[in-house]
Amino acid sequence: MEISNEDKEFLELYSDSIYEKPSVTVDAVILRLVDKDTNNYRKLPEKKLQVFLTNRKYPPFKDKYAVVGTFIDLNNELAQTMKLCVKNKVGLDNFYYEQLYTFGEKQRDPRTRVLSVSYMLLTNQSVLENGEWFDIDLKYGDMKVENLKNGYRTSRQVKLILTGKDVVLDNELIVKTEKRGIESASEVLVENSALAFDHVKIIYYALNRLRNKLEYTDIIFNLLNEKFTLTELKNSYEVILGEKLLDANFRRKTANLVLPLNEYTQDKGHRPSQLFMHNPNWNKENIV
Amino acid sequence: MEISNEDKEFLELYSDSIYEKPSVTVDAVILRLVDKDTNNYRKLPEKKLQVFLTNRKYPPFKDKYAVVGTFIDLNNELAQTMKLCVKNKVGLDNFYYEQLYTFGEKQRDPRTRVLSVSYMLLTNQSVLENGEWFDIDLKYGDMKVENLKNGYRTSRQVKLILTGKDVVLDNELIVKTEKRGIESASEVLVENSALAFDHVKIIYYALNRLRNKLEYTDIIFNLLNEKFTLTELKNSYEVILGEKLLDANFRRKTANLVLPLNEYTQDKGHRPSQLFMHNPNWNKENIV
DNA sequence: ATAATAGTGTCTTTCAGACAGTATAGT
DNA sequence: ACTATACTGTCTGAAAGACACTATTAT
Repeated sequence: MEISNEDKEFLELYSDSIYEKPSVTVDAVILRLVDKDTNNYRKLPEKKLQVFLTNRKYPPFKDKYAVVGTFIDLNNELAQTMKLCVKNKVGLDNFYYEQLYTFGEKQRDPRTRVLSVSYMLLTNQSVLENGEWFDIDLKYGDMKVENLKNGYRTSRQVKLILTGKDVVLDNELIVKTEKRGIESASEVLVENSALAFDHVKIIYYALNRLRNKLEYTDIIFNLLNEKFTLTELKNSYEVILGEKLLDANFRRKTANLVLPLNEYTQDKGHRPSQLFMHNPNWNKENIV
Repeated sequence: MEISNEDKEFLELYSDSIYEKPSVTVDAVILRLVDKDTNNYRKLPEKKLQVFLTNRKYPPFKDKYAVVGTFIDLNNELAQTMKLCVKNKVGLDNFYYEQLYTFGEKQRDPRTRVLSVSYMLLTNQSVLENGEWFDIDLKYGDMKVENLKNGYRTSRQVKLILTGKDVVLDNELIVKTEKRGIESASEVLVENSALAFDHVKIIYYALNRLRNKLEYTDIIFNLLNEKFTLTELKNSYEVILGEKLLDANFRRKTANLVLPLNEYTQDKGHRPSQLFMHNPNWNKENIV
């Protein structure tokens, strides 16, 4: 006898569940910005974006690097579980976070069906345990455009190169878009991964989210120290956006985003620079 | 003896899982735009935004209206399960969708721990089964702003009134934001719900997502017929954004988004209007 | 003095906002 | 002729882009 959908929903009441349940993890893409080393006493250090990865001690993907995560605890909220995991595993306590996406492909974990509710975390702290910071280098290949009768199809290779103390992890994604009339679809395929699971994809999603949010939020200040120079702020934008900005225009645009302090940098081998802090009242009047 | 985190991960290999698993549903907020009735033969119909809800036949929340959804099938992809559910339950087959958010609050389902991976669906089809279209009226209360030493706190009531054939469902949400230095948090609280579970909140998320995406994508065409007038397009934007737009400016801004056809409306009691279709090549050169 | 960053001024272009004014079918 | 919508033209001001120019420190 077949069980109808309705009966199934009814039965759900009495048994805990007649449906099979998936395992669920929360995964945290922890990002920071840090100064590159510089040898010239005059030159300011450039910034680089980094992601925190841990080396897996057990299968599956033993010895591969992965984003920090844990199976969820049914007695705790999702975000709470993620926070505890990050605190316990890597010693990070206060940070900005937002939910990113829920990954659930059938084959993403070889053991069993595992969903991953992923989060993007931003910090300006450096010393984290049980893992390592990897420099992020995101390189876009050429976009191939194929014209269709009523739309187009694009495809582009994206390389995500993660450089650690003594490893370089090369990853390749293919990003496809298809547009036919109003129908549109886009997918991100993992072509080549040096990381565990589909974690390349999760990191890629986080980087996209961060870049998009830079444009219309003040999210960047979660990656900076409390006090910073405008050049530092500009470099931070540039590194994440992957493009150079014009100084005068940048200062105009960010004027309302920051508050000037009566402090200046010293001993830099060039003109001192005024320090600024985030303006917590930015956009207060514009909240929807 | 306590089991360390590492041992737990190791054990995970051998048992299916030593962790308890949550139930997981996929839920679909189906939205459409439809013409309001009009009596004046000259006047064009206004548009209204609607959401498709089903009446629950069994507990929990028996007789309450809910968004379409189902428990997931471990042998199927999440989106695939959602698509099948929507096809089987409401007879809708081709539609735009995107993942919205994963809701997982401990108490959101009285039976047991249930996560909801929610989706936003857009359609221009009308005849759906096993449920009813509800007119959406989203009313924002006044924003209360409380100034803090290094930031601010805002709070505002939002009313989501859903009007069906013979029911009106009143729902109230409180949207809170807090900003202290770089720390920021925002939460949406369900104050008063006439719907099942936390579905008010899910619908609210979908409406926000739709409104935000209107500004920088061509998502709106998923809600329109293939051919439309510019006034129709403008009305559609206005209904979703909740504000009036200026005609001349609107035509300028949307010029690249549409393609003119050699067809015109007839029998409208006023000057005929040129018909347009979506320009599938809009933004083709700007894809990142 | 020099190198390197810090910071200002301004011309141009682009685009959003506002609004007046013209055009046209159906009754 | 009248009504309601369709569509165009243009003035204004805000903001983005480009770039030249001045200022200031440690060595």
